[in-house]
Amino acid sequence: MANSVENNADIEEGRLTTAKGNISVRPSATVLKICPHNPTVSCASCRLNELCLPLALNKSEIHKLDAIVERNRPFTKGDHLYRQSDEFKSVYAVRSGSFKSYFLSDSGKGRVTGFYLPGEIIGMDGIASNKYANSTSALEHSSICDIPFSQLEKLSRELPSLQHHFFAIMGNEIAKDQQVHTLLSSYSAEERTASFLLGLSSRYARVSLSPTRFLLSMTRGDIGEYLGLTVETVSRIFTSLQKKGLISVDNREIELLDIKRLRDIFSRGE
Amino acid sequence: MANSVENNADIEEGRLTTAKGNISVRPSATVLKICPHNPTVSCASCRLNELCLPLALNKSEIHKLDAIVERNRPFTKGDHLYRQSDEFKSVYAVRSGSFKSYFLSDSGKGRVTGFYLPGEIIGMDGIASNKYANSTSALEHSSICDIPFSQLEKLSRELPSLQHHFFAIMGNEIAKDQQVHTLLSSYSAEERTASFLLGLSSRYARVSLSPTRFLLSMTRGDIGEYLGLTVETVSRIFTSLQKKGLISVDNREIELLDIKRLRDIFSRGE
DNA sequence: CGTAGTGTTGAATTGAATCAAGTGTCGTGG
DNA sequence: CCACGACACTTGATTCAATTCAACACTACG
Repeated sequence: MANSVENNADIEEGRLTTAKGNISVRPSATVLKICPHNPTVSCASCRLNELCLPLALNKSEIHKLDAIVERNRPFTKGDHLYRQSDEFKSVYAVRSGSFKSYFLSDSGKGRVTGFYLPGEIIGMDGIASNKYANSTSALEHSSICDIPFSQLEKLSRELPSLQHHFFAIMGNEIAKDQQVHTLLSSYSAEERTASFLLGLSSRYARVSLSPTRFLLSMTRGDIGEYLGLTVETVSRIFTSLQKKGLISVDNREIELLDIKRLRDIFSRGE
Repeated sequence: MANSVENNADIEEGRLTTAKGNISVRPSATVLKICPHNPTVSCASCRLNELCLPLALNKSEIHKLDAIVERNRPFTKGDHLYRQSDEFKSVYAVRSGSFKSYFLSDSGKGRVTGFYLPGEIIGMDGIASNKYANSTSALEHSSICDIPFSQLEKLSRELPSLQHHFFAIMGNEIAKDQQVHTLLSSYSAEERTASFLLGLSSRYARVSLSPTRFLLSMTRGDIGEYLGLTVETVSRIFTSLQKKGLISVDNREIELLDIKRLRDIFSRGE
């Protein structure tokens, strides 16, 4: 594994030098004028369409997919997309903003199982048992596309490339989870943190945001729960990486100053 | 989570009940005489058929599935089913024995990502990238069914219940991986080990083997790699659980003497 | 029968957790 | 618009669970 654990796309050159938090302000090409929270955007005109489900579909196929997708009103920080044990009915594609999934035990202790950025699919853990296995909530002002699963299944039979692509999305989730398994089972706090940042970086790059400068929408606590570390440790690692000149942190704003050396840190665990 | 992390019995319950309408009740005794390594057993007569892919298929559908499944000669301990980066072409169903999947880093350090028992499906991590993300090898004398993926995809379009079931199998893998994520990120060595044993127990129960007395086909080292612990720690926990009277271990032979208290140990981490 | 791999046990070490005591930041309502 | 309270974050001192290092026993297989 030469790359970060979450790096499922090679880092592309980010067009935006600054992604100062407000993702919705994105001047440039015509399509981009459309506010990403806007619930009327169709799959065909969505700027994420080649990262998301429509990937590999032709125009008429996209139209069919469009017909089954429901676009809800935006979510604000803390709003739940669904809760643990809710009946499974849809998978969701993040259109803007970000979400976290977490598992809550009876005793009330929560553990974050994943973060989701634009173009990524949420809710596949519910397919098997017909209940969502965890809860997921918005980390900031966000919007999603609701894809009723039974309809997706039906359409998949009609459109081989949709079926294949959805299998691929699920397979990717499995492969990614296995890498996280490896990360948690044998990497140090610093290695995990470096990997986490590199993973975010390439996921931002994937949606044409800066891979080196971004806003963390999750708390240190969330990161800790995800990486199996405490808040204090995450905080300490951040300051230590900053002292070494690898990153620069100002509260939620983070800049990766030396990706190469961050990769080296991660590689030490291999 | 009232149960062990690997206890997918709960998860599958929903599916089983819904599916029960579709399948005829298993005749039982007669079928079991057939040697499980026997490569000529068809899906229809396989004693695992209601746990494995054919679940939820009717007779004529099973016949179609049968036609695409290839049954290879048995594997012996250490034989590889596939290796990391091999071209993805099939998923595999374990017919007998057991396998481990592991990720090998450039430096040669391996990390076990999963164990597979009869009736379970291997190789789904390769779907997305068309390459297997890890290697998997037999832990003992074992046999598998080779299910060429492109054929499975094609057949899935014809047989809605097969498509649904395969989505469910992948969804189950995702849900299970997330539980392992939780396990590794916040449970102690003892809690992880208890959960591991309980998970094996319910998986053995699923294939009608004793849930309280079984042989570990993997080494302490494998278990450690899987749980993010060292060999020494696993060994110590085993002896300590034995001293407390919760289990009885004799080398690879293990007996769970007090499942209830094992669950309690696991629950402490919740 | 010997050797490599597997498993156990003990003692010393250490990385991250815990405990504790702050400061900083944000959103709300007065 | 400011003040307040709740939450988020940082930093330091101490503790502890699990690793590491080390030595030895078991077993299984050619």
